[in-house]
Amino acid sequence: MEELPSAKRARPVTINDIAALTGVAPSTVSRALSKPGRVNHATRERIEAAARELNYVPNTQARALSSGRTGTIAVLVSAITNPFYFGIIRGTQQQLKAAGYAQLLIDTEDSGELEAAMLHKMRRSLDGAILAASRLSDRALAALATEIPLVTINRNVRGVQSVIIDTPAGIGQAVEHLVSLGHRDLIYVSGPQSSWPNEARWQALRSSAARHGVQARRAGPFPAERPSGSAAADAVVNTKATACIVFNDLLAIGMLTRLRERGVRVPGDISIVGCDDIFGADFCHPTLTTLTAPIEQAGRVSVSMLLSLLTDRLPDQNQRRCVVLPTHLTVRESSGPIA
Amino acid sequence: MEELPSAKRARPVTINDIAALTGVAPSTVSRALSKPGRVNHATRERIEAAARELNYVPNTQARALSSGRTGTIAVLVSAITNPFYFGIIRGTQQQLKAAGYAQLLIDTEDSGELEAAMLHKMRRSLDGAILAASRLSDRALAALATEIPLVTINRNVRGVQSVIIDTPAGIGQAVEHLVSLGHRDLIYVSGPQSSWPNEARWQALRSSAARHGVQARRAGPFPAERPSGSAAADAVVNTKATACIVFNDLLAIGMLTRLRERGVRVPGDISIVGCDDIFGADFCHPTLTTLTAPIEQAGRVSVSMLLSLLTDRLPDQNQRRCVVLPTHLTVRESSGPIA
DNA sequence: AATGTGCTGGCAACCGTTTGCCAACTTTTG
DNA sequence: CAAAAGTTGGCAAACGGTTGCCAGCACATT
Repeated sequence: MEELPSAKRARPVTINDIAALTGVAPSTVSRALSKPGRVNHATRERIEAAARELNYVPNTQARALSSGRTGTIAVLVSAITNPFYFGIIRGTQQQLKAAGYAQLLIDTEDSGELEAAMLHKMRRSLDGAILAASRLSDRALAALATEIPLVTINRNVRGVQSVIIDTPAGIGQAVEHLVSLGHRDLIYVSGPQSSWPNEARWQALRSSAARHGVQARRAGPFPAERPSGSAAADAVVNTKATACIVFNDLLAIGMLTRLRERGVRVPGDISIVGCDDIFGADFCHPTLTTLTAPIEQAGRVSVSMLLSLLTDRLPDQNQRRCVVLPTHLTVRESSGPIA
Repeated sequence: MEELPSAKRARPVTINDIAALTGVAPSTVSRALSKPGRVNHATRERIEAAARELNYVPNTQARALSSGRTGTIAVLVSAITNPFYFGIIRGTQQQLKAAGYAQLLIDTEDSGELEAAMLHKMRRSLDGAILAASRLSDRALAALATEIPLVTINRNVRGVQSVIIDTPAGIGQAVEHLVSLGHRDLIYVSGPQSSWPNEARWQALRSSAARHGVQARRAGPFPAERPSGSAAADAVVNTKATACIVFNDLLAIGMLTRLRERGVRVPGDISIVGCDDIFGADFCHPTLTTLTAPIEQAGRVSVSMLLSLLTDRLPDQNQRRCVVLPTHLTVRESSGPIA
């Protein structure tokens, strides 16, 4: 059995092996590999060569244990079922990988307790967390933000950095669109009450409707899931309204299915506008008029913010930052002139 | 400023603090918390009480460093864009959380090299990995499996545990369905060549078509993305075939869009059958006839297999295990009798 | 020539937990 | 009643890095 030098040791390569090979102290190896300027250029080259030769891979756990930095960011979503989060995850994934961080994906199952418990349990093994659609109270969030670097998405709390997708501003466009098509009676199909954007969207719709002198009513709340679309559709039909704006596309697509079953024509009998422009909004039947949100960008931006928070360490200056991303109305087939 | 005892120490609680409080050695605390039977019941109770009181959270890194177990499983997907993987991720997420493991999500961007590099780099910080749609060669996979516990999904390699979604078997049903509708000329719309299931599906289609005495041709390959559907649709139209089976639903949905643009009627002019039954297959227009795959279940099963591999440590007995999950044909609107 | 300064590298103490080994004590057994 | 076996708990050495502190050296300054 001839064994290559590299195969001889089943035990993984450590900085000590590199130190032994190059004749320097382990500490020097550590510095050469992680603090570029701290060692002589020549020795550093030698060490890097040796590391390459030995096929050295640093041990993340050990590094984390002594330095406190884990190189891991958690991304919490409230329900992986929802395609909206896929976009977020895609965005965070891209940025995190580019920055050399690992992404820990956590589903909080729409439960604030689970969210808090998870975060608390993992806070020592994370460098930071991104909360997409947190169900936590403002106080709980602010408290958590002192324990661990945090960025929230679609949730505005003092003292916590955040990325806000400005769907409420887009609602104005949607209302104008519907009003110009002749609609005078708008229904807001409400999502979960515990959702922060839900409330914001309703308020935006109400004030916008008032500005245009049209009626605004509210149906729901409904869970933000496709099956709930049936109940939502029935509720809306019952109001005799001619147009509705729906909390999100998932629910709106569910409604479309139900309305088709019932023989209600869209947009002939009723116009439907969704929010988010998720996967599927452009190929459902009819295709969905919706407020297109820069979902993936939101994920990317949240990571950038979090990382700069980690490196800059400017507790006060940065603490208030809040990035607002604009949305726009994408008109498709589900909205049309009043019959 | 009154401070509660727990708030007094900014430094996180360690087993030493618990040891000091209960008057035992740190090692005893460690054992009480992780090896239930190893300490006296009474002392264990005391220790657990103290741990609760101090709000102790074990340090994952330290535990991993000395024990070698990290409590983390990586899930590698080739493109998070693809809704198919959402199902997988959902399944793995559920099982992993239930078992107390953390899920590291990695997007390999369809690159075998990136996949191998990532896995190699992280192998020491992982307890195992689940490879959904690996782009690695059989040899590379087998080699990797000796470095780190592995379960593949939709990839059958000797020496590597796997979960196979048996779409090829379902293809038989799909062919029968189409043949019974009068189709005599079937096109297989091919996905990426590097994809293992792609080849398997084509072979299944071919042999099944032969059995029924109908023609089977092949178009492509095309990337498994929605935009590629345009090219695929055009290619299929050009063949004058009356029915096609498409590598996956994503591509099929892309084709639907294009065919509609071109005014080609589905299923009037051409019948389309997809594979997987992803999110959207039931509300696209027309709704998609497809081979429904137990995607989420595949994710769950793969985790179960991996975890049992970790605990049982039966290198030979288990090494060959391969779970096959059945699929079935779901007939919707996109397939119909020949004109 | 003496002092100051900047650059390198080594020493050794951590980081928080696990675990092999041993000692003391209790119980069972012959 | 002595020896064997089983419990229970402590000691101390890992695990693999990071980092504060110090020393040696070269060079520039006065």
